[in-house]
Amino acid sequence: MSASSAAEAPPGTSSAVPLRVGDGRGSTRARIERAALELFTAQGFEQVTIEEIAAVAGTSRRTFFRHVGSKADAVWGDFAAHVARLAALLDAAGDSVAVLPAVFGAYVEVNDYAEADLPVLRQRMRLILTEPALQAHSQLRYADVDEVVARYVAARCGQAPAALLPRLVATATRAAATTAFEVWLAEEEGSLAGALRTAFGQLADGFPDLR
Amino acid sequence: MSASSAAEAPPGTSSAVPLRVGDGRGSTRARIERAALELFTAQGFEQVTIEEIAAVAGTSRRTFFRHVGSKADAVWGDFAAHVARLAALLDAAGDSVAVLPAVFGAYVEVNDYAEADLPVLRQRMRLILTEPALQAHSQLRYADVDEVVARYVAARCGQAPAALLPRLVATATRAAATTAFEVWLAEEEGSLAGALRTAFGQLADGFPDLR
DNA sequence: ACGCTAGAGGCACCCGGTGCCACCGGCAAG
DNA sequence: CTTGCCGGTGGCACCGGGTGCCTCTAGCGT
Repeated sequence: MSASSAAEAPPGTSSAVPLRVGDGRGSTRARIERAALELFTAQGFEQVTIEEIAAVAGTSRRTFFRHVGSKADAVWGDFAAHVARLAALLDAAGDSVAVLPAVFGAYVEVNDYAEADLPVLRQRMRLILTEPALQAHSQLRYADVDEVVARYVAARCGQAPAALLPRLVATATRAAATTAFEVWLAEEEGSLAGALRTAFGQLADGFPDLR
Repeated sequence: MSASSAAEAPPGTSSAVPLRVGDGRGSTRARIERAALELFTAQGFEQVTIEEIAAVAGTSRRTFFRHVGSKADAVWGDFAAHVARLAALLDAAGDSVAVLPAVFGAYVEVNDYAEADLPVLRQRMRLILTEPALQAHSQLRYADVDEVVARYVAARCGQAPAALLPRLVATATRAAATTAFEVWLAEEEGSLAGALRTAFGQLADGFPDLR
């Protein structure tokens, strides 16, 4: 449920088709994303124009759009792969665990980043949670996540994916995950997994102190 | 947490300053919103240009923006008033009820629409939940709602509004409310309040069947 | 009659996003 | 070597949302 860190292709893997892999500083797409992230954090999302990003990335406006689709997408890396991984994790969970723990576990696992990736992750999430335009755009990305989770819950409960329970579990768990990201960002110390587990825990027992 | 139905000023109330109230078909703002809503549902959000809306509303592009701020805002009516009402309801609830029931109750009450307003509400919510651009924009509106709820929960629990618990309650209840709207929209029969209460109920007991 | 003010409209501009075409480099087939 | 294909690139023109600025006009009080 965070921005994906899989911007670059795995270094060891050479594609079947002999693509131009890069000019030493990574693929065009990766250069664009790096430039965008840097400029956005330095000057703010709205202040940066596509032309500037393209210039820093050493390419053209037109090529920018061919690679990242939209200005907001430049922040998200390969998020589709992220969602696919979540789906795979849920799939692998199967019926071995109860539904809610399965969803929680998949969220925690899909957001298990290597130490080295955390700074970039922070940078991305700070932008996404802070900049209004990106905050708005995030809803579209999260909708994909919600659909995956709802489908899983629906399958396990024998309900339609559009029924109340699956949709509710999907949106509520995702809200919890987003909130966990918020507090993880706000305080310097503390692990992301810990924040996620705390949020999920509170959600799962229905806020007993507040009833 | 729905779109506000308070597009028009209350008919009996004349402002302190003698504004031009309208030309018999309501204020300029109301005409713009009606035109926008009609065109959006008929042709889809993206397909309609501001120029078209302005033409149907009998005004100009420039005036459109003076009144509604943005294309997406044309769908939301006076949502700030809606949020203010929610805040007032929470304020009025005070410490008489437990925190969670108070939030639930405020949500239900703020979404207690007159029978006559339901068709427009459906139209608005269908657009907001269906059209990607509006779905994205909704996140910005909902952020205001979340802040109000988080502030209330924080005050009652003696925590900071940015702490995990208040933020979590705010986002989770709002997710539940949105989901309730979704299912209410999907099935023709059934009351909105009922859908809200069901969703809140499931949320409050932590999905016992799924643990 | 005077000026003031608020709402309105026109105009020019910026920027994100798209469609179209032209170019260039690599590569395989002849 | 030449030819033709092809994928990535870039330029260009266009559309549409949004804003700043200026002007006009209608209604107001003095």
